[in-house]
Amino acid sequence: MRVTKVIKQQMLALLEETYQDTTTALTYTTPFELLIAVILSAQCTDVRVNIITGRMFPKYNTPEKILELGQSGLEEQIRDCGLYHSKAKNIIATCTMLCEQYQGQVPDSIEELVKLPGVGRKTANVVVSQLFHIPAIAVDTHVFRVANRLQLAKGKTPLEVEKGLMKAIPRDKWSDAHHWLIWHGRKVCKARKPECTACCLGELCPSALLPDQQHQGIPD
DNA sequence: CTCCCGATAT
DNA sequence: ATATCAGGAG
Repeated sequence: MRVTKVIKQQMLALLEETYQDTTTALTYTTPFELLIAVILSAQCTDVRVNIITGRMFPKYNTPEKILELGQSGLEEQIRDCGLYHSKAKNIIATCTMLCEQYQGQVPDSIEELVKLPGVGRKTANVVVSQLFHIPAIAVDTHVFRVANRLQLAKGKTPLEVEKGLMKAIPRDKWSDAHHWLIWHGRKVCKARKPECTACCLGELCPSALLPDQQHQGIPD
């Protein structure tokens, strides 16, 4: 069945009502801490990132202090979150750039942020949205999956989905909607076993599984 | 497209 | 055993 604009608006209204109090799950106290936490979050749960940053940030929470750790020292700190060699290399290169070109400050535009090693469009969108209150929709694995399943936006790449969502959602709710979709993806519309019977969208979802289908295939 | 990668859920 | 987790670089 075809998902009309009205259906999309109804689904968004229900998501807003259900997830109105959600925000980032990453713990941070400064712009730099958020930037590092988001870089670490690639292919890793936010829970594990918080464990790592919780023991690292009290001692190492500025570009200068991270650089003092060195490659192997940083790897030791972040090893548990996976992809640790690349992440450590990128974070060190990013800290060097922040010190040499940005006076140790986190840049406030997507164009500048994506110049930093380890920072792609998704991370840049999270940072500008969360730190500088610029409307943006960061498309991570959850947003990508949920947007396609609900057919709020269809696309084969994160950028295609981002553009589709920006058309379907009013600009002043872009940043909030990003969080609605993330939390829905984490708690209900999960990758392996979506809990369609517990979903606030009910029949509105074009991919909804019937109760007797819940145990089998994923509708992607 | 492949590669990077440990921890967790299923 | 295998899929998945706030992706990005080559």
